[in-house]
Amino acid sequence: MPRAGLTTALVVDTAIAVIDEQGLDGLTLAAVASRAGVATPSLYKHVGSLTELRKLLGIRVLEEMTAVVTAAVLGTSGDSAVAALMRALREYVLAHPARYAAAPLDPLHDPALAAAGTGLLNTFLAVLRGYGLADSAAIHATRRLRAVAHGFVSLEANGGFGLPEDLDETYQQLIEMFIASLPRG
Amino acid sequence: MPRAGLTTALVVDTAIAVIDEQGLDGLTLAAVASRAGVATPSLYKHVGSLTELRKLLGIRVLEEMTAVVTAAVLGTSGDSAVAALMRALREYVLAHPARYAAAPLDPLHDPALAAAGTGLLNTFLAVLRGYGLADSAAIHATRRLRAVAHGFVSLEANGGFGLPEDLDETYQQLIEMFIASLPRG
DNA sequence: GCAGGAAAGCTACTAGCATTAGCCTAAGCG
DNA sequence: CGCTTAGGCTAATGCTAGTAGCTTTCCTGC
Repeated sequence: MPRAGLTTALVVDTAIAVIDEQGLDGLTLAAVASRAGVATPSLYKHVGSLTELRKLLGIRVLEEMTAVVTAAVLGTSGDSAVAALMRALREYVLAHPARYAAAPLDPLHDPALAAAGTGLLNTFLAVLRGYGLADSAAIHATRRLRAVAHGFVSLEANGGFGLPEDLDETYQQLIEMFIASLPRG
Repeated sequence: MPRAGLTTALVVDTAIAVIDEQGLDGLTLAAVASRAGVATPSLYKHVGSLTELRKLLGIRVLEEMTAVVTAAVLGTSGDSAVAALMRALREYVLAHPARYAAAPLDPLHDPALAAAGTGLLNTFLAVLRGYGLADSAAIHATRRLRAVAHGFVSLEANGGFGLPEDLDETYQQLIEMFIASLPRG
């Protein structure tokens, strides 16, 4: 019996493939093991538990989101950076809804996730730099941005908008609404 | 052996008690049965499956939210109605986070949930009546309202705001931001 | 080139879950 | 007072996560 050559990173890769195909609820160790061509208990050589796998998946997704969003705002600033960030986030979620669902909402409360969460947070804060916000005001603005983007995007990804009106238009209005809430420079 | 006297509604009541205590993930038929003082298979006399119980729970929560939110906006209109609706929703979610998590995001896509979802939707629409929005604009405004409120409230309920800044202040800013996006009359 | 040990796989097992089948009896109704 | 129905039960299946302990591959040191 030749060795499968798994690593923790490969198990996470496999988990991503599983949720992309079957949704977050389809994430079972049995599904991951089967796709990796291995018996279920063998996964325990690489991840401690299903809970830990979910955490690693969350880290991976946060890092991927940070990379995507950071790339989208490079070379822009001010209102166009805000718009670019929001649009990039929405595109990511539409392309990979299950991955977004796997991202923890409270990464800062878990030491293992805090670094990845801080990375994404910093990108949000960086985009709002230049509006002359004091420390506390910048935090509130970041929260508003996150609430608006997360609210729309999670509803859209879950089929939450039942009526036929154009969703691009709604999101555009949200972007403008948020930008209007920022101080004019 | 005396009869327990269960009904479908009582099973849903019990399910609510279970998630209030153990969170949405703690909702198992075993937990519901144990709390109802009954063996697990007995529940099948009243609900068809765990999936159906989740649906009934979703309906119950949507109805409860509709009642709470409707009561909060009675006798108000315009900006103060919007603010009252948003504050009432937040209070409900903070008081019963697991119930809110049990509410489906896409009720309109399931015939069994559509009526309950429409009820809540109508309250949102009613609050925005009086701003002189055309049909389509009213839909977009309702979506903005829902996205803002759901975004903040789901993040807050899940511990998503890690920093010590005052959350009441952030929410107040969101209310003002949304109101500012409505046409002045 | 070859031991030897760590790491990676395996099978076998336990316990908890949803669900089904089929039995038994309590409660209402003639 | 008996019959029927419906609400409870036990027993059993199959899937899940997780544990124990065995085997084998592969890398490292010599």
